[in-house]
Amino acid sequence: METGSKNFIEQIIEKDLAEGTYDKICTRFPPEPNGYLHIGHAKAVLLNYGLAKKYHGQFNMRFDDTNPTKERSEFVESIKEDIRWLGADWGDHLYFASNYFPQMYEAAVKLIKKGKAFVCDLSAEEIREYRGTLTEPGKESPYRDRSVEENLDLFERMKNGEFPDGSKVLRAKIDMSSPNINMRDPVIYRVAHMSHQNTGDAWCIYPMYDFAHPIEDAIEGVTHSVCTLEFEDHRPLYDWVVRELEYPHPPKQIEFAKLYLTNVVTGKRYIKKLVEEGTVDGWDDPRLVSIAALRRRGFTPESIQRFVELCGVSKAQSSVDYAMLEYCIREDLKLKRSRVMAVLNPVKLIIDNYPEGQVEELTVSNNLENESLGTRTVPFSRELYIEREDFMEEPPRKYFRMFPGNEVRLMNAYFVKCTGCEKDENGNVTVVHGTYDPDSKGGNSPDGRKVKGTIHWVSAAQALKAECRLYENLIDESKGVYNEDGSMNLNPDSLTVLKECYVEPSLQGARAYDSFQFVRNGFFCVDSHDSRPGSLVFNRIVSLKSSFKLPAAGGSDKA
RNA sequence: UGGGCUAUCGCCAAAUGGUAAGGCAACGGACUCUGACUCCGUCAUUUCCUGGUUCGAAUCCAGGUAGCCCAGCCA
Repeated sequence: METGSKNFIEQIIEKDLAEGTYDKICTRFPPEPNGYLHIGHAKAVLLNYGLAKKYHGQFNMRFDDTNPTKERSEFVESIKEDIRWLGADWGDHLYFASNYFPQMYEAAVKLIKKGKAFVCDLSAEEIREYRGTLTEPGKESPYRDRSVEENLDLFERMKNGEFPDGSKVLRAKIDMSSPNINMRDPVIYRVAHMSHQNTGDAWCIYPMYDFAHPIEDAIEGVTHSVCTLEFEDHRPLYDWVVRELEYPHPPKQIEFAKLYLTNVVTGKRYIKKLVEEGTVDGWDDPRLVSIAALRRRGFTPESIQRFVELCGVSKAQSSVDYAMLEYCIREDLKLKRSRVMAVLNPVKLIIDNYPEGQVEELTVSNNLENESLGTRTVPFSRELYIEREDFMEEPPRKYFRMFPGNEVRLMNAYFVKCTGCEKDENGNVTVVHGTYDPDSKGGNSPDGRKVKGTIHWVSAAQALKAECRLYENLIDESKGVYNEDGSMNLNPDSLTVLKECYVEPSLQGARAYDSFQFVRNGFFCVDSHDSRPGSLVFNRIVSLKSSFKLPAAGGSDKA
């Protein structure tokens, strides 16, 4: 099921390998530990890891922790966990950009000595003013022509903590009139008297991304530095740093389009907002698409790997249909997990001719399409719960579930003929009645007669009471995810529907992340957060497709 | 109206001058111990537009149009 064709990055790599530009490739995933990973990161991780694996190269895990104001060690741990779970294996290659601070400092000194960097005393506001605009060139800093000696002295004193935050920066000396704003003497080192999650108080100056990143790649021997499209404009600067520092085997930066998904909130910033405002319960709220949320929801690593593979890689900004993700998890689970019966919206069914007090243990297949999953037993008795929608007193055309006079199959059990129902004073059905055919045990009648409908059920006395969370979409699909002002179109009806339901007793003791296919109700995963004794809470992973639609009320019953 | 990038079916995405893959979705039909699954079938005479080069253009050229990114001492 491979796509067969090669994406543009693979083509670049194959060319580099063929021409001997590199003997062996090395890729990396370089997150900043400032939040949790989401589905978009999964694409970057899996892409980089996949490339290294495919071309027998090396994959590095590297934390790009050059800005202590935003980073926390808590995130380092969660990111490692998520990446491991996704299946990307970095082996011994776990790195921290902050461990290269000494080399980066030396690199900066080298630039100063070459006359390619200078210490600038302009304030942040002044630097912005001097930078010019998108359409007008900038002008040079008055500190641009300081001598090498003075720059060396000042930079060392910056390192030694002699200057307060914001008072001085080190800038690359490139071109203030460049049409590419990144080349207008970019800041490469700033002063920040702050404790770093990895290096503690060892440093009070920290390198900027544009300076640090190419150095990190070069030090580690990364060959193909794959990143997202917004860094395209930074590539000339990346190349400048690598060239001026005279690295022997310069890495190359390659950009690809980020993964966007329809109708969900991607983007760390927005997820963070939802979490902080309490719109969702936390970073792993199953309505989000963070890796932790998907895991808690019941998505498997395999399904996400497959999804990323199906999405492909290109430079065209795009938004993948959420249905594709659903397809991937359905596809992954349908043969791997048991198909069990659970009634989400119960109504009682009494089989009047079944002996009172009798309980039969029926042996049923866990998954008819996968014998290796074995069998289990399910109790059957006189009083059952069936799905409320599986009974209609006055059925529309082509409805072949329960209605008075109709015979259906109780899945894996018996044929049952519906004889009627009881209703309360409001006309709501309270009990459905039927009679069974004792000869049809197992679900087939020896006389060969067929039934059109099969429905699922659980035995009322033995069934386990459970809770099912059916997640509503957080986003109002009709309006798109974001507005121009940066606000989100939250679905006003968005809520987690928590349903009391009944499931087979075989699910007793199911553990967190166990997942099941509930016949006709979709795929569910045992929630990892609810540990009340005896409680069983399921999160819906994804629904099944259902093509039977009740005819619209008001009747299109002509013909 | 500076620079960079992108444009192929409703959504992703191949095609590298030789006559538009594939997947998702959708829609038919068959099958079915659920109407799911599975299976079979349909779904771009045309690649943002307009010209040009060529025996031949999604691919090359010229000119438009639209979308995304950039003016952090963030990454």
